[in-house]
Amino acid sequence: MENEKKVTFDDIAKYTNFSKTTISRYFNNPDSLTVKNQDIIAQALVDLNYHENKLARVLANGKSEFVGIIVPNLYLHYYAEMLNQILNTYEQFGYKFLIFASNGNSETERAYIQELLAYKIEGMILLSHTIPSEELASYQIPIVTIEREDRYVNSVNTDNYMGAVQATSLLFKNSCDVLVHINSTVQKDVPAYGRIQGFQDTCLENRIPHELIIRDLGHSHQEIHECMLEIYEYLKKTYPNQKKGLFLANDTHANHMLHIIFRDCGTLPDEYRIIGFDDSPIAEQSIIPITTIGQQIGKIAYEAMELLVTQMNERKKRRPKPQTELIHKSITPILVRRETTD
Amino acid sequence: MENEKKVTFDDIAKYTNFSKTTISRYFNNPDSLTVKNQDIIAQALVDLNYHENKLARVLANGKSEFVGIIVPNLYLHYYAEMLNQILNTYEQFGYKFLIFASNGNSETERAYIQELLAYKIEGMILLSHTIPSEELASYQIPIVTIEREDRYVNSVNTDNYMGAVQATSLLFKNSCDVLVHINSTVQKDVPAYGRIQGFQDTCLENRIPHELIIRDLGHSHQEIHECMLEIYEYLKKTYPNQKKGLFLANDTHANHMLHIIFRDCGTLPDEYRIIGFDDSPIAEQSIIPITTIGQQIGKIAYEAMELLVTQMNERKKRRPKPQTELIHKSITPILVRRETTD
DNA sequence: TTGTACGCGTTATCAC
DNA sequence: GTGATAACGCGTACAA
Repeated sequence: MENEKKVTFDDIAKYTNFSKTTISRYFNNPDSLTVKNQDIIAQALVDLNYHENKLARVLANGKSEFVGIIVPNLYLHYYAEMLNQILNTYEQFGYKFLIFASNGNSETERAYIQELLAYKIEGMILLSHTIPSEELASYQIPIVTIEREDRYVNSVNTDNYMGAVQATSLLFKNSCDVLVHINSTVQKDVPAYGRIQGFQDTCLENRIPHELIIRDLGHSHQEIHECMLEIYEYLKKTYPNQKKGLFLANDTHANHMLHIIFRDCGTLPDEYRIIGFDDSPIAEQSIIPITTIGQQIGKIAYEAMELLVTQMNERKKRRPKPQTELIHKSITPILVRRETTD
Repeated sequence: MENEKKVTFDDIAKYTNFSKTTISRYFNNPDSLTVKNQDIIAQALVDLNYHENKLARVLANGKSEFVGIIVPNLYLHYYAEMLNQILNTYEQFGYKFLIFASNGNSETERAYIQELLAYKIEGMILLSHTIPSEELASYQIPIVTIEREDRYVNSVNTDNYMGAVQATSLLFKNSCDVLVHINSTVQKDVPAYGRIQGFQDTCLENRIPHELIIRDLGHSHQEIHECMLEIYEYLKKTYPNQKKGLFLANDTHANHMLHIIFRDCGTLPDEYRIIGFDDSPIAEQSIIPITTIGQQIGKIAYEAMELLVTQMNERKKRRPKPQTELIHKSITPILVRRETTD
């Protein structure tokens, strides 16, 4: 029953006998008004039931306070939780998030970026890995990537190498006779390659007998299970009566391997030690809670936003200095000891 | 090195000797131009490297094509996957999504809604349950809620009652001697209450011996585990030598219970049949794949958007007719048979 | 088929 | 401390 017309600064100005300018100042620089006049305007706001229009403000001052995000999907817990933590930075930085899920298609991803640009986002965070960083850099807008190839853009990544070192060292200390790292093919320029490198280096340095099993493990539950079964049979045959330390590429794989061993032996025998990566829920919820390398997702999200905000602020200055050097932040993961290691 | 100034319709107009209006038409109603002139403008666009500004368009025509979303969190797979599916409707409907995670705090949630309104969202989808639907309805903007109390707003929910009927019937057909439903306290006005009601009604109708165990099961992994352990001991003592059909409130709980039984017996004995709810990843990834009631998340998301789009379109008409009756859509879940039932 | 003139709601500039 | 006026980039009667 209230009049549906939206009330604007003009209406408030007329109602209070101030000018539009003063009303605008009330919002953006209240201290430049007398306290008395602030009260008058505050009262008018409620009398007229004013609601602000931030889009009009964007058109006028160019600051949208939008950040665009592209995730591959939200099915995997890692992406979901990362997005969650990014959203939580709203309290700190005040940026709003426009979000797309690319589902791994680079063409639609390009379309999404265009759409984001059309809505005047001030910066962008990418978790997807379909578009080369060189192309991303060409968009001339602040960008931070997370855990993907990042040669030409700023980024925040988990220190995968250190994570692998921690995992490998723990298995070594558990006095395993042979260490095995199981992973799928991963390009050398993506951060996750550090898991392989860290494992190898640590084994070599300490002269630990080890084996690297790299193969396409598939994606469906069924496929992964069959691959793991094969690998299990192989290990059993190849290293009989030896204590095997298994470092899996992620918790999902670790969970599969644990199940296979558990169903074969009725328990996890001392002959096997297992460690995963990610600290996803499955690690804690498995039949035996799995030791894992926990990525500090909250910290990664925060650092990414901070890095982005710095760039966005620089851009708002009268004479922004172009960034001269790329920044790659590295966040050390944390060893989460549970019951699949000693 | 290109000129940094953004090029506008004015620039294109001068470049092509058309008027701004014609340029605008090129985008919004291209068929009203001759094909030849379309080509001229198309060429000018690339010559000048034009980039559209959709915010300016919003200010002019009032249609933001923004939909606001508030989720409680993205830690739980259910919310993450629902958001995922909602994002995917972009291909169908073209609406962009502004997203907040409320973390269950109603005060910040209200602030988020204000922020969304300030950015001229055309509608809103709520998965959170902190604000009563009556208050939501007062915002005078198209709203659809998903799986929460919905007395005063449009909504899409899983048919929890039918889900429970399916679960209960299956356990009955598995010739269990006694059926048990384990759940935490749930208000009668939230959709999930149907799980309890459906269980009871089915048992009563078929004169099946049954028991309803309602108690606060806690939230941490540890808490849930301890509660389940207690319940297991109780069931073992109370129904010895009887085949027990266990219908758990969700897959996480089902997984806990399965583990407890499995570790006690070394397997899942015929004496126990288990069924969960949600078809979350844990159900498939458990030591024995768990039979569950699968919510059709993709369908729910689609129906929610469709319902919202209908309302938003109605609003854009010259004389919108106010909605007279609330719409509550109900999506039937699907029984996913796995190995914890016969 | 195309053009003119004004409006959308706010901020910035420069006066007073 | 406050006000007039011109942007910001695009859409839309209405006119031609």
